[in-house]
Amino acid sequence: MYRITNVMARKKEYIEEEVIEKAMHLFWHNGYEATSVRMLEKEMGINQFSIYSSFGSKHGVFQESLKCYKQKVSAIFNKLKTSTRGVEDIKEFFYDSIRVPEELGNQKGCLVTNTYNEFAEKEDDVISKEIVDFMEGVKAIFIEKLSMDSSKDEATIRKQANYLLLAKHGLAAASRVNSKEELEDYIEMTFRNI
Amino acid sequence: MYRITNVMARKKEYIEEEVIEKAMHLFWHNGYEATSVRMLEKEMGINQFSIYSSFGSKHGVFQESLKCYKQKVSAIFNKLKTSTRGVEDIKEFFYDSIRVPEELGNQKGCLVTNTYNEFAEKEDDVISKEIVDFMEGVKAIFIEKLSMDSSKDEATIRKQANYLLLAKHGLAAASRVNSKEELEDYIEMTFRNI
DNA sequence: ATAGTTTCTAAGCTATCGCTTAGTTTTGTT
DNA sequence: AACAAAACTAAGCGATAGCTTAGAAACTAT
Repeated sequence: MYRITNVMARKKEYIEEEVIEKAMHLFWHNGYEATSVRMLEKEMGINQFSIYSSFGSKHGVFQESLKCYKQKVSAIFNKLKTSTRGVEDIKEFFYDSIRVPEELGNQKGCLVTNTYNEFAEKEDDVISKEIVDFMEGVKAIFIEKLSMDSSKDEATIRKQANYLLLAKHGLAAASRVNSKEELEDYIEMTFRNI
Repeated sequence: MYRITNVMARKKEYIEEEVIEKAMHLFWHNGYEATSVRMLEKEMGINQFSIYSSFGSKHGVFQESLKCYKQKVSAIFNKLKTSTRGVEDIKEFFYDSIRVPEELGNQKGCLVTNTYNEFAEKEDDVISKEIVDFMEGVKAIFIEKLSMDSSKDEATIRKQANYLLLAKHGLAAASRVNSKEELEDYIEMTFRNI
């Protein structure tokens, strides 16, 4: 991913997009720190040399994994952005958030939220800042949706957006352990006063 | 903490309760994995040998730290248990939850919740199970409080208790980064539909 | 003062961490 | 067939992880 070959030589025996997807699932399952380069080696099916020549560092593999994850879940974000029903879109987004990870075959919640939880404790971390920005983006969409109801004043919108963002965060954490029914109950309760 | 001395010899130059409190703050600040025994050594002000002879292992230090933490926050749990105003007690408990850590001089949320988040990814973990039990205990108290309102049916109580437990979880996570005002808004929003 | 017991300091143990390097194999060009 | 460039394998790098050990220091009982 770092250089473009212009001279013909031995060919790569793996496809970077494919091995990154495997890495993504491993990071998703174990978290960043608990995933060693040796584990990545096994899971991705390639040698450490190949990992480092393709992605530069463990951090690099993780960032590509995050990109991969974001791409996988981009559909539900596009749906959220393009729909125009207001609050109902956000609620649908919550339901999508517990459905899609299940379809991807991973019961470990949301990789972005998990990563945020893992890195939030460390100061000055690049990944943490990136994710905070990402979440601010989600909050901005929530505000936009809430603003479609003209009866709401600015202060209410701000409070509700904040509330929903934290609720989404809680939902992602909960989806690692709670049953689907409990998660659905939680979503219904969350939107009862919006 | 493991053995009782019955023969007189050289005296310990530290008090276990005191050094554990320092360890607790370090774990609280950095999380379990990111806290090394060398860091504990510095923070606790005692040698590694002393750490291991007093607490057996890093895990042992952490478990004692958790006990220490629980004792520090026991006041707000006792308040929650002994009050009899129903839902209002739970709300007060939420407010206490963001106030007490602040008073303890640590802005890193709730140690129990942080630990839960850190260990939830690993399977078969003793600490994780212990905390799940702890949270079930909290949920039981919520149910008790909610049941004081006789107009609520059992299904509603169950849903609301579940909702509040997840909301509490989200609040603890949020208190590491959000402002006090945002947290207060979140609490108010959470209890608007109970 | 000596013996016996415990705690102290400081060095070192093995295992694993992220990462690199040496040397072989595969490829396309000439 | 010879060569250059890139990717492969596998060994090994220094640093750090949790934990242990050897021996000096401090204490009480006799």
